[in-house]
Amino acid sequence: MSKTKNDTTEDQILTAAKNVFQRKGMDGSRMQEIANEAGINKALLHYYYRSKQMLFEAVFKNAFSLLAPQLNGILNDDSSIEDKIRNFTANYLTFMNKHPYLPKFIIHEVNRNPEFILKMRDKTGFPNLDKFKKQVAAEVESGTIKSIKAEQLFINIMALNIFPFVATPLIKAFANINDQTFKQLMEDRKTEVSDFIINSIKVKP
Amino acid sequence: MSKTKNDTTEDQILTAAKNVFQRKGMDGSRMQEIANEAGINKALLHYYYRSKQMLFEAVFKNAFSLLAPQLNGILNDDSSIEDKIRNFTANYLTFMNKHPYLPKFIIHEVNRNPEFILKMRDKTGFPNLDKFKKQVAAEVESGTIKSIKAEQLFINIMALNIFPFVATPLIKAFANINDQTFKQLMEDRKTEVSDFIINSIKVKP
DNA sequence: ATATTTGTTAACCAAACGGTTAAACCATAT
DNA sequence: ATATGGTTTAACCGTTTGGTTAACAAATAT
Repeated sequence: MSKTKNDTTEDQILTAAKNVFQRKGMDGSRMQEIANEAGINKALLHYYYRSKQMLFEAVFKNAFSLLAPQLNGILNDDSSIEDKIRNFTANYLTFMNKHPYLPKFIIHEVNRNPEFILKMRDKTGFPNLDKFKKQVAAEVESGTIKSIKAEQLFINIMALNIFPFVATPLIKAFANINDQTFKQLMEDRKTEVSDFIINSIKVKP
Repeated sequence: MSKTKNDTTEDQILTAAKNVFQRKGMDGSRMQEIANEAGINKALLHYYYRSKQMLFEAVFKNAFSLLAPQLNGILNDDSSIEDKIRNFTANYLTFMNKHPYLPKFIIHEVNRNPEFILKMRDKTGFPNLDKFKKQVAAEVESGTIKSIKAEQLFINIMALNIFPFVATPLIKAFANINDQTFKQLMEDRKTEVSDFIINSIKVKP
């Protein structure tokens, strides 16, 4: 049974580390637990990745490089603001189903160590608002959408899409709903959220 | 120099524990660091609160009991939906300036241990959507606001207000802005957010 | 075939951790 | 003055933790 690609020990470790780190965070994770999840000896973790910190950074960079394209989709493509919002909102749920712990993980770790994001900043593909700002200004100018700052619109889009997946247990408790009802609510948000945003900013004839 | 109220050792410990736990989370906090911040011996922590877990729960319950009234304000008072949204949005920033780590802290810890919120549930004052649901349904019926589920509106209000304070470092990095610009953006959101929501749901004549 | 490099493990280590203990301190009552 | 009971501390303890070591196994090169 030879090891195919993405089944090397190094990848097994990275996958196990991803699972543990994203569930429990850097501080709550134990090297032994990662080794167990990977089904290998703890010393092997240090053989491939020198320290807990370095293994963590590998996981974090991977996670971040998954999120960045999602945001760049809304910031740097050429469709209209309205289309961008509809697309992003519709796609985000699918993305969340694939990576349920990702936003919580990134947000918590970036709060824990804000300097950490500076390391990402230089990399190509780091989300940037420049193009989006021009586009919003242009559509405000042309009268397609109401006056709004691009930064505020961007924050609102992120908030409405991401927040429910970060605060899931709170929302479930307050709304007093079970897993299935929550899932249905999120499914509804695929259109609910984009309608909500567009309703607010679109100029009606 | 006698100890006035709220300056007892027990309170000093609770304050120190709040500072450390809310900054670093349960897993990232050390009893020694809390003792240092309180300026006392580590054994005293165990004298007043038996264990790290119990000290943490005291801090968490305190934090939660600060957040709950904020939410109940929007759920259980008698003003119109529009007034509630404007009030909540305007007040939330002031609340955040007083307790900058609170939402991050609660969200992260509730995610770490979702069963934890069940302990809070029974308590009086636990936020509940029942009244808000009726009110939204009534205003939809009467034609004041467009058709929307109370749960979705509640999620949207929470998301737009809370998210920026949970994802601050990310937003700053993406928008490429400094502390002062960010603070100004948040200040603007006092009216920006309520306008945004009301614009979306209000039926215009 | 055999030497050499690469991968893997059990056993180990020092530091850090949450928690305990026993003695000292200090205000107050007797 | 001194006994009392709550408060505070330094020193200590057992366990857990990230990390290392030295030996072993399995490929790979010669």
